[in-house]
Amino acid sequence: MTKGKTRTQEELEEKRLEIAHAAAELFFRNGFNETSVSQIASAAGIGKSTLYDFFKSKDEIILLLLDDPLAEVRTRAKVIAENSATPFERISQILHMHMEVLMRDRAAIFKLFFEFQRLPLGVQARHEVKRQAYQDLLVDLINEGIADGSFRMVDADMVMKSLLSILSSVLMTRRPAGTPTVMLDKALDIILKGVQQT
Amino acid sequence: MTKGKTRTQEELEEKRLEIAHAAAELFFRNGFNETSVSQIASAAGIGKSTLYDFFKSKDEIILLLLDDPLAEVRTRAKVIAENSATPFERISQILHMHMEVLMRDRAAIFKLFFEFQRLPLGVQARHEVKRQAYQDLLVDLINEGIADGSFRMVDADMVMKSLLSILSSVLMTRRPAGTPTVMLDKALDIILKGVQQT
Amino acid sequence: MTKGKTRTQEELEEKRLEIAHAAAELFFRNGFNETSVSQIASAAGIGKSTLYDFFKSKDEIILLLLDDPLAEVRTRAKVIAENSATPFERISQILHMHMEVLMRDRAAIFKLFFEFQRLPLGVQARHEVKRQAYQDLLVDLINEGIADGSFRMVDADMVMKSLLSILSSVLMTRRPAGTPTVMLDKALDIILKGVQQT
Amino acid sequence: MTKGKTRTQEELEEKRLEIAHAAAELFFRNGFNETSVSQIASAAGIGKSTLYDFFKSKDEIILLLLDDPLAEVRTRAKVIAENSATPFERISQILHMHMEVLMRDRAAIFKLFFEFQRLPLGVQARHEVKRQAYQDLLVDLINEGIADGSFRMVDADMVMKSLLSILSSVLMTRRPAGTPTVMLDKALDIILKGVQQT
DNA sequence: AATGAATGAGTCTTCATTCAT
DNA sequence: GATGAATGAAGACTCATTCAT
Repeated sequence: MTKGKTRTQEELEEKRLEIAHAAAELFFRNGFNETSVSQIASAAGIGKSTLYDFFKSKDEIILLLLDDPLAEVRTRAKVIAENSATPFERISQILHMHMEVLMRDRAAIFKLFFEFQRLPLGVQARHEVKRQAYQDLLVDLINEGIADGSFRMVDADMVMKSLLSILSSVLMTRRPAGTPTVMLDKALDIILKGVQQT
Repeated sequence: MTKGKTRTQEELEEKRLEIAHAAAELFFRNGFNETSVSQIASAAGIGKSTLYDFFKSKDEIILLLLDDPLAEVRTRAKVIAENSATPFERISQILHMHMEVLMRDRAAIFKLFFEFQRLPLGVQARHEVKRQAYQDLLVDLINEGIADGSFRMVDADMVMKSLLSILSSVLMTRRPAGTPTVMLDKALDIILKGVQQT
Repeated sequence: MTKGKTRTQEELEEKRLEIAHAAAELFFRNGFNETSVSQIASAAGIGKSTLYDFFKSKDEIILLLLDDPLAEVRTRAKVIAENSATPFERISQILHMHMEVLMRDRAAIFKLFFEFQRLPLGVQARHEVKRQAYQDLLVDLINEGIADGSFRMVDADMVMKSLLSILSSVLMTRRPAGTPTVMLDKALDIILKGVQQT
Repeated sequence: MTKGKTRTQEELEEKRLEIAHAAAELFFRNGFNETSVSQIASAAGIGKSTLYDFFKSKDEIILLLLDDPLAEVRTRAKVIAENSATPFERISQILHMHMEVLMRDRAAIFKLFFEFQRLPLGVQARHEVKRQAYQDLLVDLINEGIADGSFRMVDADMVMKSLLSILSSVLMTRRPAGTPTVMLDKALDIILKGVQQT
């Protein structure tokens, strides 16, 4: 960064992401608590205190990493939710999109999902709020399906939980059986039609 | 502990579990890094350094917490797998038993599951083998259901993944909708019968 | 301190004072902000973190140093306030006692009074509360003198401020004119009878 | 500052004062260590590094704040000391003027007075000389009052100390009882007429 | 056998100061 | 002349682990 020249909003955001990505790599390899701010700064090629010009605290870095893809998922999910396909088709589209976003930086993001559990509770809570907005959107879609008769009278919240937990499971498995897309389709088929022979 | 009397192997193991369970409760509530050895010792009603007579390090406590319940789950699952109920009933029994075991430590094991990522890779591998043995048992059961015609031709591995990921999800949710048992039943119903109206 | 043996309340208090005195010396020479916790620990001959077994924070150390003599002054002032001398005589006795207490560790305490202004505001506030209780006692005495007709209708609060600020001034002057006791007596004479020829 | 135009000595001094006054306000409210150079710069409406064109270091700001008002007080006190009012009236005028000067920087100078202790001893000594010159002027006035019979035979030095310490006390109190002017008048009344009923 | 006092290494964070533009 | 981006040095504080009793 050129000294003495005020940073534009854009440059700032760009640098934030640059630092965050360097951090993600370290978080992925060593864990959040095990990664020191010094290490992040070195990895990002800046001084330790410069980092604090971009992030108020270490926590803010992981929040950016978690919030950023979620924001995209939510935005795109809203668009899909309003198209004219059947509820299940829309749900399917959303989950595939969701997976695609996460796949883009798969390793890092998902290791971070794991790490998430180990973050200070306050940080978890801040992220949780945003996550719930997205989850509610899915629940609404499922309820819509129940209302229009295409779904049974199931617990929409539980279905949402099942879908998202399966999505994680597909991406994180250590014994993958096919591409993530194929696996997700199988999982959606299971959720949709059930296991039982009718 | 009675002074001057050498601890038998059994007493030692018992005390190890007692300490580990006290620790699990704290890990669950506050996280691993956020729980200090002092807190564990005092929750277990022993002195801080006495703890080091039972565990070489704080990390060792996690290992016990991970291996121990899994061994029990596997043993009991094997018994259930061989009874005469329908495959799905047996699967349901196994998952309820699984949940019951995990609940004993207030779902701490699931949070620990995440801590697991930090352990030396060799240790992770050793644990993974045991886990897969249990998973295979479930897969076999599902295939049995397909073979006897009670299940559709689904991907058994995917079903197993779905079941276990939903189990985790039920135990870890921060917005529980009912008791874990009720939630698990709803989830099993969804997996079993699917969501779609038939 | 002998390891493994629980500290008695007495030992704890003794050690607290020992550490605080070591700290006072450093605060006196270098100032509060300029003295690091490491330095205090070294000076007290203990490890940095041991210090935190005795004081929750660096601030607590200076609070002990400030509160401790004040507590004595207050206690003894209460006793004096209830004797049968005239209000002014009692005030005079209190100020002399106050000075005597401060003189005992003069250099340290008074440098600390200076330092007090530079402490974090929260710390100042916590001490201020206790100081006010003592000040109120003096104000009451002065009002008693007004009530019984021995004093003019002066502003009791202002008189108290004058008395205490003069006390500080006497002890801190760089150009002393006689012993502190003599100076204090002169100051009390001025306050009592005024400067003006009647 | 107009670009491309060299600053005159005068403009430079003016700007120095402007910055110092902004700093004084912050020092008074938050303390010296608690006030960052950034805050001073932004309060003065300039860039952080521009500040370093006017002051070699943060400490230099204090020096200006200490020397500057004292010089003014001394100059103006000399003028007052030579007018024809009674000694006490002149003393009163001087103290009010003194207070007025200090108030201009919101009593910051008095908090700084304490910061003063941290400065290199040589610097302290240089400042002390100037301060004593002013104090001597007050002592002379008091002695004049004694000589002309309007004052009792009091210790002039002690009276001066009392007056100045009360002045500080009035400006620094955290429980002000009225405006500083009103408080100072009360204090002067006490010193002048004493507390005792005659 | 059991304890808790003691610790040093390491954490995040702040800030006066410099320097390229 | 004026700026603010960049930084290294330093600070308070925590905690898993050891060890004398």
